[in-house]
Amino acid sequence: MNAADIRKTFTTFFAQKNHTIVPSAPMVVKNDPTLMFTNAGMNQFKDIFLGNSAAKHLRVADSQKCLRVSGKHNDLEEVGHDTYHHTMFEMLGNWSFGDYFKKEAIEWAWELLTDIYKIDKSRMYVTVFEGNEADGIPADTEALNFWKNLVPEDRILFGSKKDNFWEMGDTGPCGPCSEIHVDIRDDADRKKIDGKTLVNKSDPHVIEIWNLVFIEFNRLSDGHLSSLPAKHVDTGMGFERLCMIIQGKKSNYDTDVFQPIITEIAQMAGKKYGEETKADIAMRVVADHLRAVSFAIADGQLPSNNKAGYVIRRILRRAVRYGYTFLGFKEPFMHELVKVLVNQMGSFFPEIQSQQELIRKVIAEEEIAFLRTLAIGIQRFENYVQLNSEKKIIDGVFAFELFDTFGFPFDLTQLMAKEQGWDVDSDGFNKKMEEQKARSRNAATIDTEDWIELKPIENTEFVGYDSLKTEVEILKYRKIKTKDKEFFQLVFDKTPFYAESGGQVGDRGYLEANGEKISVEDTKKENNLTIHITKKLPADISATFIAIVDKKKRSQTENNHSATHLLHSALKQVLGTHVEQKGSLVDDERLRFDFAHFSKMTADEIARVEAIVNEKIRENIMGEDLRNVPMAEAKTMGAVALFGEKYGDQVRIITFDRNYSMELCGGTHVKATGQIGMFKIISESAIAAGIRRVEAITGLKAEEYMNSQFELIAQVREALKNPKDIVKSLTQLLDQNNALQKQIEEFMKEKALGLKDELKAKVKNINGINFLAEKIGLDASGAKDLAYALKNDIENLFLVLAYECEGKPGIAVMISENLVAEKGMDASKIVRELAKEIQGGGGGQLFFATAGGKKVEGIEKALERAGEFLK
RNA sequence: GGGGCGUUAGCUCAGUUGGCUAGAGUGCUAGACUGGCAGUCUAGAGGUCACGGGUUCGACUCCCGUACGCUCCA
Repeated sequence: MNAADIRKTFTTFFAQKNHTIVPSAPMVVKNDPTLMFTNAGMNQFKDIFLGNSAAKHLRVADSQKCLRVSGKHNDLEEVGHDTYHHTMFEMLGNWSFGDYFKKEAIEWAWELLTDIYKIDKSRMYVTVFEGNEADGIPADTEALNFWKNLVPEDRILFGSKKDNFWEMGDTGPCGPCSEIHVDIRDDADRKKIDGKTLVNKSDPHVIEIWNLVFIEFNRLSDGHLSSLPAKHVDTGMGFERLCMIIQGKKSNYDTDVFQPIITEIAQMAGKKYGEETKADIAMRVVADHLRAVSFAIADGQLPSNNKAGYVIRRILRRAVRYGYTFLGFKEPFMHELVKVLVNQMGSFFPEIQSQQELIRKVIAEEEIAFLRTLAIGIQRFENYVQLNSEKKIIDGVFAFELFDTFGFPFDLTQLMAKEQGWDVDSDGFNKKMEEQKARSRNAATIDTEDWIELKPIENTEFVGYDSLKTEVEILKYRKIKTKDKEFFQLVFDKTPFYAESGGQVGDRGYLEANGEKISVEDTKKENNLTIHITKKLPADISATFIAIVDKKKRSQTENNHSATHLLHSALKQVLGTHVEQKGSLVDDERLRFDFAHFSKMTADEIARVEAIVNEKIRENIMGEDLRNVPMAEAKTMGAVALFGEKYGDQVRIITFDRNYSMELCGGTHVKATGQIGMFKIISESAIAAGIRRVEAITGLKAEEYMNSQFELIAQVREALKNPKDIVKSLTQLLDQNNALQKQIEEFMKEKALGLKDELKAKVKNINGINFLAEKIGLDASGAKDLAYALKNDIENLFLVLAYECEGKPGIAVMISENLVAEKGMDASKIVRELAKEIQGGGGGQLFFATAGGKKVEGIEKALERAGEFLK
């Protein structure tokens, strides 16, 4: 059975058991502060488990694309070294939301694996939770009994809290789980060691295939467990592992999911997979990471220097590094593999098909940048080795500096050291690493208290599309403490406040009750919950409040949001249909729109886009706001949907002229386009390979901008005495200025020469030393220039220049180098001595030194004393 | 969110306890020489040392802040 059939069989099986098959959610998570990427199949159903929203279907199944790069489940640095860990993988899963429980979950899992996929029962083991005294939970005898009906008892094992009790996080829904393991070792090995003893022992060939989680508890922040009213089933089965077992392979990477990519890598590297351990690891790393990075980019997450973007960058760089070190790729290579991935997976995942070119370009750009970083690191390493040639050991602190500052991986430092016959102080390195981790942990502590529930939660209704003011009650609240501030999060029964989403910022405003006003600083979304952020709690928390949105800010934001839609269509019209939204930010000041396009927009293109948008504004098109449209219908209407955006079954369509702009959107918009008033693009720039950014302003801001530009021109015109042609007038002025500048330079040169000649005439020869001490009318830098000029002209010079600048006295001393050498004269000592007369201090070099002071009257005395230093 | 590092000529980069009138290579301009592959030589132009404060007689250099970039940790 090939991979595609295996996936299809899974969904068909659960569809027959009355499950609704849903599409995979995007891999990049939005609106959840605790999670950057989808790391398990259950993520998209988190709200249902938390009780924040009701389940639309009681039984659901899907194949979810997931990314795991850290945490207890996986560590990026290990991927590729074994044959079954991945960064990106597909998770097959089935769910019950308060519907069936342990019995059905267990029976169906067994049926699918043994009857349909025909996996050998004599190779399978199952585990159940053994119980935990500290938590006060007994062993899961319920699950045990269901298994006993299907599996011989000696194949049922008990597992500890670590393996058989699943928790979403420090707090929240959790419960015991039951895992199914498969032993795929050769018969000979199986005879030697009983498979049972290898379960959960990290043997690459005795592996967990399916985890059935029975969610029945809620963990509170004090560590206690409370029972959940509705019990859920949450299962996850690694797709790549399943393929390996069914296809009789010993490694995930030997299945048809990975082989085409690995074959291509091997060919490019001129190697064969399976001949050399290190090269094999590198090929697995590259194949795995290519998938992760490509899908992340397709879901809208570009590599960048922080947060989720940085995770993607790190994955990509790890692949480049393995390719560089073990496969001999010294030039960018990964981007050339994109086409193979697309050939293979493009039909299941249209997002990578349609964005193939963008993915390729972004990867290529990142590869180039990283190879440069590597080169810098290698240079630093070589410098170090040269400078410390007697040490034969790389200091841990230096290894850490390479790693921390230049992104130079520790194992690469070790490898390079070994090539030179050197060691690396890994204890020192680890120590620095621990210090850094401790520092970060300290800084990142956020103290989140438990929710205090006043009333049971159903869905918060958003009424803000139609009104900006409404009566609300607080359903629950909690306090959040970070290092330097604390605030409250409030949830209402209904709200007019728009929560930050889809690029549009959250509303601000206030709550009012009993004459007390509480300012709402921001509104955010956590999963499906709308959270209002305030600095304090109202005196009477259970009062009925009037919630009022800041109308001015909201309306300016709406101008910008609607203008963004008009812009999107105009860009497609002017540049082509490849223009695809890659990011958007809309607030009350401006709009920012990132989109896929491969070259800089010309001035003409920008002008045309502006013209189209402004025309649509003048047409004063009434906005159409269609809510609760079934997704399928929206698609046939031709509404624009975005990759990487999670849509429900029911969507909202915002339309400005059905033939012009129709987009799926949850944001708030103007009633008619005329309200936007005016649209002006103020910048166009590149933000990554293949991605351009346009920033624009509308309405009042655009008017202010235009006015200030006109004002500027008016000022320039006036300053030029109102000429007919400003540009011509300016050009003339600049030419003239240039000519004058040159004349001044000439003049200054002459003047300085004059002053120099004047001073030269005053030089006295005393004991073979040409001595001069004078007061001059220059500033510090003038005196310096003059001193150097005189030194060039006069041999055996001992020069003291004094000056007064901004009411303060200064002294400069210059001595010809030969006098310094022959007579041991020291300008800096002399200047310090002379500076006493002006109550100041100074210093410099042996031949030239300066000093400054406070007492202007002392200048005469200082010049008199200069002669004392003649020897 | 917390660290580390960086920003100097068009480009790649030097610049030592604060004082060398800011340098090198490459590129550019001009001239001379030259059949041999990056031709040689000479002269020249090109710098708000990222930005804003501060300390100092004096800051590319030290301190504080900002921006941008790189990088690690969470």
